[in-house]
Amino acid sequence: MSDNHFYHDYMGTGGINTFPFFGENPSNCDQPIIPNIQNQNQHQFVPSSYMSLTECLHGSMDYNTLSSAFGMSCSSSEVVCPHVDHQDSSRKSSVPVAAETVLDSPLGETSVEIPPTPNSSTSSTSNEAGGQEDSFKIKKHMQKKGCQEEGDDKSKKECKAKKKGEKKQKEQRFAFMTKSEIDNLEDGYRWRKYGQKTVKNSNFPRNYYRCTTQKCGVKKRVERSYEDPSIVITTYEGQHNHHCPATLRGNSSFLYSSSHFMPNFPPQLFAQMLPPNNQQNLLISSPYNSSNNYHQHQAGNPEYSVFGGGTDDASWIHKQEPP
DNA sequence: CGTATTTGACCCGCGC
DNA sequence: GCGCGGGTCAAATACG
Repeated sequence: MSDNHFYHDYMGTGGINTFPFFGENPSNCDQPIIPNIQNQNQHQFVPSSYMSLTECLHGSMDYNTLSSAFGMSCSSSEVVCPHVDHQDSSRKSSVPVAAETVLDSPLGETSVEIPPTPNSSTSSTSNEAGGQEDSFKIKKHMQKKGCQEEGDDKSKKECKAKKKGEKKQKEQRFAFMTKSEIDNLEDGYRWRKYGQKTVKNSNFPRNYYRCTTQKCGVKKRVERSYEDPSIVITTYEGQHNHHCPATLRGNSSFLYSSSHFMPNFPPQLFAQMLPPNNQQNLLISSPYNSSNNYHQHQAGNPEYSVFGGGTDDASWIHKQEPP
């Protein structure tokens, strides 16, 4: 096992798959450390102490805190770490090699669907979940019936316009790449596959999953990078409105799901958890506005430029500028 | 038998 | 308007 990489230890059978971000040693997984945010000003990040991820995720910090602390706005940002040496590729493992996020403005866009609540995932309310579900149902209904209930052409046009407005509303999304032989990374939540599509210019299909918990509209896409088949690209969309089933089952093993926090998880913070030598590889791209852009990214869109490059833990954040 | 997966069909947005 | 590609549905199928 490399000294320089986090790892994802897929146990053979019956084990709980740990999520890859939190430490070299499984015994340390109970207390994954991420930098506490203190002494920062608007443009600087100074990791002055460490807190457990548990603290971070469960109330002591929320998205706003994090985002402001990291100098993030609610507008999109995207952080990509395209390459990490994986020295021990013989074992089944995954290494987080990238953090990419879509944090669409929760306030500025048409809000037919529930706007992403930029708080911690645990603060999501049932109302929010219900709204999300309702929205989903409405959308589905409209899709199936083609708004025929509206009757005349005028109503249809209005309906179409509404749908158009709906479409612009996007869930929070968080994508990251993980070096793994396993496509569907175990993250503690239960997912039901609801679709699979071939991806243009890729030999690997894209799989679509939905959280099996009722009224939880979180979705995720899983695909392999066509450029590097060893890399799995996972995209989470939405926020869970329930606890992680695995943690509720009282597993002693550490299991922090990506989806448990990723939807609210600033990429900078994610990346901060990477070893400094990996942070040097971080790239930043233009805002991630649509899935199309995402694929442009995969295609190696040259607009991505080197971002950061310092060797200290915070330098890359310190240097953050919109591309 | 209940649940999960597969997969072809369908809808929609977007670019031309 | 048309074609393409992404995303989703839902019936059929597989599985435990």
